Amino acid sequence: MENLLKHRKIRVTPFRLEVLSVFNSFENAIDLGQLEQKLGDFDRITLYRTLKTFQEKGLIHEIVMTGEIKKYALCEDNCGETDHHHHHNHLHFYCKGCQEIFCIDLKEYPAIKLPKFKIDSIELQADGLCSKCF
Amino acid sequence: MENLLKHRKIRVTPFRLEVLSVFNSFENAIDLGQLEQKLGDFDRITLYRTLKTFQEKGLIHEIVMTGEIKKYALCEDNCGETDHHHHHNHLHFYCKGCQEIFCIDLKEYPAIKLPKFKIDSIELQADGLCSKCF
DNA sequence: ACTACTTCCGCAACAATGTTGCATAAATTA
DNA sequence: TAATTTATGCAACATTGTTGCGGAAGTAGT
Repeated sequence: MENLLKHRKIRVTPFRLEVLSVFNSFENAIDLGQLEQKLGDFDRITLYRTLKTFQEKGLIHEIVMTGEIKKYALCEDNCGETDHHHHHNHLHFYCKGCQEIFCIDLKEYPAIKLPKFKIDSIELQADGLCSKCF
Repeated sequence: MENLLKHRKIRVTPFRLEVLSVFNSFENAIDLGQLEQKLGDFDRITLYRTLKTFQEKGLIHEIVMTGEIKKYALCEDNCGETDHHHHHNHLHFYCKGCQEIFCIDLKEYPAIKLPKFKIDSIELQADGLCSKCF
């Protein structure tokens, strides 16, 4: 756990370890509410700053879906954080049944070409139902 | 202009016509700031409600990109508003140069299959540079 | 064009979410 | 362990969005 922070050049503090452990205790992306619920006693501002730091250092990424849905998920090791630019070739799937967001790795990422645009990165989002909610 | 509202079963009022005309005066998606700037004198709450109504009736759609970027754009006619579920097969492209968001129609929408998920809709977002900003 | 009905507007007050400044405390480096 | 850097926690503030409600305006029927 500590190494995970050190590896990303994030200073190790008790609170950060606690936040990280909450992330580890969930399988999928979590929102602020879930995070706050799991943290016993905490300072709201510190939490915001912690999340910001984690994002900047490439430990987590923010997932924003249309409809005011916003969650956070741990990044994979290969998710380079250089120049604040996360490359995950995975898709974010929102299940309308259980409201979970799944980060799904894709073998083949669709190749899109746009004549008049220089594409840096592509994000793919989908919604529907997960296997538990069929 | 009036017909555009009536067609979507939105009651015609001076303010709504004004908001609609602002949308028409821009080529691409616009944010709240741009909208407010163009509207001379207006009530903040009414504007929020107007945007909500326009969305619910399928006149505009909201575009949320990671990084707190949120804009609104007019829907195409074929963008069905049934069950609050917009189907546009277009991609949202964010230009890091001019900060514009372009709605780009795609001839071929990538076909994605996920073994354990039932997909209702897919959204595609990209960023990079537009032709003006190369 | 009058009436009845529905929806919208604008104000106030509130609620949620996120930020800044600053003094203190803790983590890292040497 | 001392020096340096960064994190924390508090207060205050800023932004963004919502709710309730009386009065105003749009719409439909006659």
